[in-house]
Amino acid sequence: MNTEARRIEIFEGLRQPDRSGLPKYQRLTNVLVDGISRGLWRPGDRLPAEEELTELTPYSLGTVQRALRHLAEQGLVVRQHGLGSFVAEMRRRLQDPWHCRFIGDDGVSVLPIYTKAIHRIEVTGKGSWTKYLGAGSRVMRVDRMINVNEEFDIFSRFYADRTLLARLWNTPMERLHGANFKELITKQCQLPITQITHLVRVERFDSEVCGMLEVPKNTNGMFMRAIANAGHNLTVYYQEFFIPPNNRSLQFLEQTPSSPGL
Amino acid sequence: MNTEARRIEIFEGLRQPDRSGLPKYQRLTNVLVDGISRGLWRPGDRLPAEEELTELTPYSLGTVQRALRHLAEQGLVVRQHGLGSFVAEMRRRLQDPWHCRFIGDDGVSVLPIYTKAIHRIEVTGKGSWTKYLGAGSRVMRVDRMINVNEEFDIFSRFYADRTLLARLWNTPMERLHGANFKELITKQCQLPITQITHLVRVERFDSEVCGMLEVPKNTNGMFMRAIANAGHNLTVYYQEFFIPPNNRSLQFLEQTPSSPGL
DNA sequence: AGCGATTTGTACGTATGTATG
DNA sequence: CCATACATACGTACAAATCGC
Repeated sequence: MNTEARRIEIFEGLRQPDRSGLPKYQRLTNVLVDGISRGLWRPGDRLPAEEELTELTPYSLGTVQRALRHLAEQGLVVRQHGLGSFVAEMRRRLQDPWHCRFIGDDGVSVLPIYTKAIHRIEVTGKGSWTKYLGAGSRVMRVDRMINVNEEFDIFSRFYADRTLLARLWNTPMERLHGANFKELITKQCQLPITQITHLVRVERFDSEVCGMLEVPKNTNGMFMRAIANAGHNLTVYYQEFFIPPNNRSLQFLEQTPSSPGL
Repeated sequence: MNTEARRIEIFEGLRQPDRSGLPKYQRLTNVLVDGISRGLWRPGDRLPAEEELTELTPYSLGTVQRALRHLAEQGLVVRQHGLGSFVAEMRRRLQDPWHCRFIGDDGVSVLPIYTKAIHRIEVTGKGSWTKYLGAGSRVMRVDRMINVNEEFDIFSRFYADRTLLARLWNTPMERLHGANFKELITKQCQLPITQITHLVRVERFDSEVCGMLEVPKNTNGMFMRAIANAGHNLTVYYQEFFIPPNNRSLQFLEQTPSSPGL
């Protein structure tokens, strides 16, 4: 079946009576996110016009507009007056490595990192990832070692939905060596990552982690978690970093969102 | 003039022809923010009902609702079905302190912080601040203790140009107690802070810091620096935080700016 | 430069649903 | 049950931006 037909088909569900109890603009929002994440519309593609959507769906213009506006506020869609609504490009204005931005002596440059994938498994049941990825989903975990500027190593656990990042699950392990996960994700996942949250604390590493990092047992180090979101609700991946003591500083950059009005 | 009369009066401007070119829902949003910031409605107060606002203003229900919804999304207003729209409590809309965002057990809420200014001096010569504030400027330093959720204390050194933040230099020390520096700076300094950089590392605290924090000598803790910029070049302030070991996580948020320019 | 077609942006007025007290 | 007040939704109208002819 061609893409155009599948695009039209995706709205059919909205004609069924509502089982979820969600408002209509939410249901439409979800359908559009679903279509984008399934690659029906790729970054840069134009979504159906508002008027068109009022025909494809049983919804009114106001409802359609609210859904689109909502997606635009979340950064998943870019709307252009007189032109149309487009799936946001994934070109990242987030800084270059998303995580592990260690700063060099000059206080400006970002130290290079080299990654090595160790192994990849499916995890089940509950765990630290459940909170972010949900309990019902099929979650994979990729363990990696990340070397920073040939100075020290970081141990990292990467969690994501196996189906959402199917290509990452299927890519041969050999090709994950040295691969930039950021690139893999942006290229192979349709969803633009619009928000990343980092959580940082000082923690005593357990023996497994200490073993991986080759540091003495009970070493205190930095424990960092990263949650990458597309829109406000969907978590694309969740990642843990175990950073041993070192004399480099991690950088976090926050820009005050230009508030329209107010 | 009593408050009620002033509350009604504040909407009068909306009847004048629009000079700003802003959409109506924005103008109403601005008027409400203005009223709140001037104390016409204090935290916890109920705003006029939607229907009431359609009478107080020349706007329709949809427009009024959009303004209120917008304010609710920003966290300035809390809307309760069947009850009314209320000005958010201070702690709630003191949205995310810029620094020291420690996350509560629920993984979402930001723990409250209480600050106490200890002393304020002018610093000369070179120091850790020079790199960011320049060598030639007259720099003040304000030392503070920051209590997080009554659980632990952070020691902080705040550096800024004495002339740029003249009011902060002149404000009596008593009034700095408990003051939110963010508010002081945004209100009293005309410069909008557009970017904040955080640098984080694990460090062994020196004896002075350990003394302030009342932790054993040579304690390893988190050392955080924050650089607040207006525009790209100008540093408004530079701040150091000494965070003792604790079991809370610090949050850093990075958002891809919603691209209007494309 | 102008004009029409397309498309988003704002706004109105109305109707109905639903939570609260 | 009722009044109040927010929440959703509809259909319509017009304004404003963009593009192609």
